[in-house]
Amino acid sequence: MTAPSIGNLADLARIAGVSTSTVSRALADSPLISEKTRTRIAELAREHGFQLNQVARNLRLGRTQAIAVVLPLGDESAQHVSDPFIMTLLGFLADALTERGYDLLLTRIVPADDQWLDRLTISGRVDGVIVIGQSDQRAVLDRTAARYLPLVVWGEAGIGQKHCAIGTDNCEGGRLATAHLLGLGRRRIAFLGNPAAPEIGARHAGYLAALADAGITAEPSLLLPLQLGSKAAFGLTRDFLAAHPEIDGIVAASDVAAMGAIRALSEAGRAVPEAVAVIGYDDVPFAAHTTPPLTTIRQDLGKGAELLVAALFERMAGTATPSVAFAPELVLRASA
Amino acid sequence: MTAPSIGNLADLARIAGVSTSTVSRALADSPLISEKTRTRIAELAREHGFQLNQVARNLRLGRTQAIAVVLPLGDESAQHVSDPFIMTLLGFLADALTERGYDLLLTRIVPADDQWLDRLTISGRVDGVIVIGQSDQRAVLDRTAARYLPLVVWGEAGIGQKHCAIGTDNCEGGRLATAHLLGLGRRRIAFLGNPAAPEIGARHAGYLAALADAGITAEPSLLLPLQLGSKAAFGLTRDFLAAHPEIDGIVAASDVAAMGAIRALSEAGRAVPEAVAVIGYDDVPFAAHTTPPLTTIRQDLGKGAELLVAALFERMAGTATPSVAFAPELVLRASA
DNA sequence: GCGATTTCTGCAATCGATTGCAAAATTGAT
DNA sequence: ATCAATTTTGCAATCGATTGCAGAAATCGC
Repeated sequence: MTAPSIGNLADLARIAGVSTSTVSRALADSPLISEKTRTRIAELAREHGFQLNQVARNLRLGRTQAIAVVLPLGDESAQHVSDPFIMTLLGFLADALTERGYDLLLTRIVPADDQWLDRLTISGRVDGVIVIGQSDQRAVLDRTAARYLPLVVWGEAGIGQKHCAIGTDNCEGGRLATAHLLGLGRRRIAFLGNPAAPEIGARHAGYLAALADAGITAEPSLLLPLQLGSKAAFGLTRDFLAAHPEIDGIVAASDVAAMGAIRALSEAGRAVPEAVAVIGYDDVPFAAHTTPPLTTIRQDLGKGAELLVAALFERMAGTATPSVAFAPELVLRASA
Repeated sequence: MTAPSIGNLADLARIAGVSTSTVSRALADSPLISEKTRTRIAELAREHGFQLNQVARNLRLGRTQAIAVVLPLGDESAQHVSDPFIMTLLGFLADALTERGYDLLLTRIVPADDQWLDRLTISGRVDGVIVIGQSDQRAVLDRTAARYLPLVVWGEAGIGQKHCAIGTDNCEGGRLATAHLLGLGRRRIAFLGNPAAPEIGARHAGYLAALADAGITAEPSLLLPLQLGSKAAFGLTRDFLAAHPEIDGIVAASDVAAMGAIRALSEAGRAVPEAVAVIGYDDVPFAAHTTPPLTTIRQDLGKGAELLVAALFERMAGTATPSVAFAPELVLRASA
């Protein structure tokens, strides 16, 4: 039978026959402790499987060594969505934070009032906050950002916006997608997605800009304000496409929406990309595996996560960081 | 200009002109505090936007109010995988834990040694641990489970296993999938997935059992031990299918694998499901949107998350819980 | 062998909360 | 007004660590 397991620093100190200060310093490799006692204590710690209590340690050090990652479930999307795009970003964030020795506190929030972010920031549970997606909470984000520095947001950097938003240039992405279809000779190009969301709005603006550049007047009826992730999405898409047989190109605001469109077209017997070219957005992991593989606009989430975390740490160190929008990238596959 | 913001309980006590004990009790709605002071203090707290420091509170109360959710990235899958299946489960877990007032600490681990789980359990950062997927870490899980009660695992309940595993009955799932294809008249059925992983192994066992029941001798060459999430997966699948033109049915160990197979078949000009019926596994969110929509074996992750969390809380309360395997379900769509 | 340095160790305060116990204030009865 | 019973409040210890400062032990010179 092994020795009774050691619960705290004091226990270990008792066993070692020294004070807690000495143990603490020994474990922290303080030069104040002689080589001899240091190794002896390290040995004892290993032997008894002792580890410092991180909570107590962090309390004393006035930090938490944890970052909150918030998924605000705005509006109607109160159902349990699990957008592969968001989840991929989350994975990268987990890696980036772990690498720096921080824990990641995952928080899903249905913003019932406008206090949710304040509650989180002053609860003392985390050293910083990363919000994924602005949803319809820009006002809350702006207000909190004015008071709480270590806050960064994945999303669109709007004008007059007070919080630090990091994301891809969605307007450029929308332009890129649309220009690609135009280059393919398509002229009656639909847009699938709800421009009311900031990111989607920017993509739609890019879509309009590209059309204008090509001298084409945008046809308002070719906009389907699709709620991402909604159950009704596929039905709406099918009906929309049936009502608009003239469409020869589709700019979808997400890969999921593009996938639905491809399926609807396929069921209606219209070939992709021959009859209708479809371009997605995000380049989620499965985009390469659809039939046909999805041409799409790629957002480099590895880079995005790295930028988010880098900005957050700068802010935790006290310096405000600007918003950044980096360029998305056209990924050519087979759907357009 | 508003009053300087209140940092801690003592500050608030000073402002209120009472002791910290009184403030603490007032905020906790203790009956020891008169109605008058209670409301006065509550009012002050709101006014100054004061909130208790949760870290300090939990330290005193000897808990953390946080649960670790671990994604062990076993073997070669050290790349940044983001299996939609795992991510969906994660979302449900986040909801279930939040509902009970617990934080979710997300931890990705590449098991370099066999101490990773011990380090986590004795770090004092969490009150319990949920491990998603056994990967190749069964020994570690068993060892830790013997010492640390509040540990539950999403995965396959193997015989002689010491830890509490909760998951669907993978053998039954594999049987279901295979029996469905057999019912469709298919006879040369391939299995896509690596049986070395516990869950996949069980699905493969079910596949073999179904074939045996139908009086068919399983053909070892019809097994493609595909590494899930690997980059090479698609190429391997294509080559495999090209080498086996006799195949008329595919049981895939995941929806992602099924999707790859459908694409490979489609590129080879073989119709799904007419020439080759394909059935997936998991019923991830996009499974309904592939072309054709995926027939698959559904694992009810909402239920799974609920079971995991329920078992974990029982264990945190001190009672050991048994492993459970609940039934998966055949979802009929168009691919088989 | 003795005092002056240098090296090592320990006491006690601290982080921000909670809580048992005792003291103070209030209330009520006489 | 006095005293007992009751209600309210505060002191101080505690959770498990870290760290400034002071005191003990070891080392050194002569």
